[in-house]
Amino acid sequence: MNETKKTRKTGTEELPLMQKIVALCKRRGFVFQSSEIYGGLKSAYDYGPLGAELKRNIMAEWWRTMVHEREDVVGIDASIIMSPKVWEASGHVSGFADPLVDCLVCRARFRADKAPQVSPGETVEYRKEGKTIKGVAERGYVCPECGAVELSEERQFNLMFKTNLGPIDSDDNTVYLRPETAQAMFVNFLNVQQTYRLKPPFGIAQQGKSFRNEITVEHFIFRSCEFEQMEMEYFCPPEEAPQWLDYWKDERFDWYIRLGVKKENLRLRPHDPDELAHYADACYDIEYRYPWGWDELEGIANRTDYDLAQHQAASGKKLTYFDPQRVNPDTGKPGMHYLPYVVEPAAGATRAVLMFLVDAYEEEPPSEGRPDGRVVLRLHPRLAPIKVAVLPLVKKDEWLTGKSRELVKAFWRNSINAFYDEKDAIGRRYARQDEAGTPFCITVDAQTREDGTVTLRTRDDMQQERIPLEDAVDIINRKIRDS
RNA sequence: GCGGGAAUAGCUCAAUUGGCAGAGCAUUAGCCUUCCAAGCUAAGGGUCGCGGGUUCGACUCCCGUUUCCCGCUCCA
Repeated sequence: MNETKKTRKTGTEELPLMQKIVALCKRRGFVFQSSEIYGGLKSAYDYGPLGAELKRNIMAEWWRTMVHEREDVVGIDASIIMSPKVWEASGHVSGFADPLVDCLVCRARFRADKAPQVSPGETVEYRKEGKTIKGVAERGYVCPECGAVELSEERQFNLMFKTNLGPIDSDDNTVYLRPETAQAMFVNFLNVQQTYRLKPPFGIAQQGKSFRNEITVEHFIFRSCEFEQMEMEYFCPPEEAPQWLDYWKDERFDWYIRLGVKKENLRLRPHDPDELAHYADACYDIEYRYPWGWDELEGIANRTDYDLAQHQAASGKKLTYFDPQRVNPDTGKPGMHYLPYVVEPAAGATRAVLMFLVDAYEEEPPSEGRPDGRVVLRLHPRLAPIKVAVLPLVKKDEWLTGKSRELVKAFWRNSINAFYDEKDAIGRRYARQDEAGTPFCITVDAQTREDGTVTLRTRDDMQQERIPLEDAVDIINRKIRDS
């Protein structure tokens, strides 16, 4: 050991985990602040080269397991802008526009419709600056925290993004950006069922962007106004809904485990009855232990027939499924129309990006040969932005660089995202890939010329083995597939 | 929306009382025939978040604003 060797001083050791991850995202090109050169835009983020790959891989993996590997689920890709009638029927137009009020005494913010009601004009007592004073409640309600009557104006918070369809701004062409992808699947329920000849239980899946004017945005990409969802609506006979809720909560939980998320950082939490959404009669949250604590990752809800019933009533179009084999209890004969119940696993894709990054992030202490330790993203190989880096041991040897570039192209031809790097010492190149989450590195060296083997180096244990160059694509392919 | 903190090179951070803007790492180009961030040489990179004000002079003081973080609040 050479004790004069300098230890890198990055200062990152003292930073909280979230700050380190945000810094890594910026430094390595996972996530940037939107419109950064103009000072940024609140709650908007751009995915850089590595982040775009990671997000695509997460979403592709979801699609593969939720749609391609099942007979009972099909996918759609609907328009983000839908008829405003959809959002009136779903309850989003009214439910998203709550009048909010700020208390001028204690600074609390509350919903006017949920505040303690009093008679308008009634004189009430409340505490202000340590003294009890009296005031006239002109509004018909008082502050739920301190009882004060000194209140701000009622302000409408339209949680849906509003825009105009057509070049002229006017009230009669107002449309909304969808606040969830789910409604497109309810509205298309019969289209999909009939054209694909599906019989309940079956599911319709969709991925895509949704938009909500969140009152508070927080925790980097965790809660932002523009976000991406991975939702599936599973239509089933009403009496089967509880069992499918049970099935999907386990299925979704296991999906994360299979992709390498640490079990101790995940939990399933059933909703209390009083926190259920208006459309749901049971719900589980899959929660993750983020750096700021347990918080939501995915919700699996029994939405009952609420949405189909709402759209059926509002549109006047029958949305029932006709089951010719089911015996109608009223007539005693086969053949029955019914509105299916819906079980919905609704995952946040952008939220999942953050979760996988947090879960994969690890700092290893300094060791012999690695005086600075290392930062490694232990991303599942299927999710890793770059699957394999190909490194000629020596840059100046054209035979090595030529062989390496050939191998990179062989990976590309097999749909494996490979990366070529000839810069700097080999250890530094390994370290760069560790930080990007690349699970495998292949190094071509002088021995390759003699016996046709290369070094396969694994990210997680840093072990090396010699493998035949000609088998490299097959071996990496198998490692990704079987992991 | 409220309260608190922050913003200086790509990253992490310095800059005395208001007096010519710096370091480490990173980047680029070389040297080194190199399996875990080695070493050496050189170079590029900044309207100090943005806009005003005070001042002979502002990264520094004041006001506004944007963004981020923490805590409330909110979360159909």
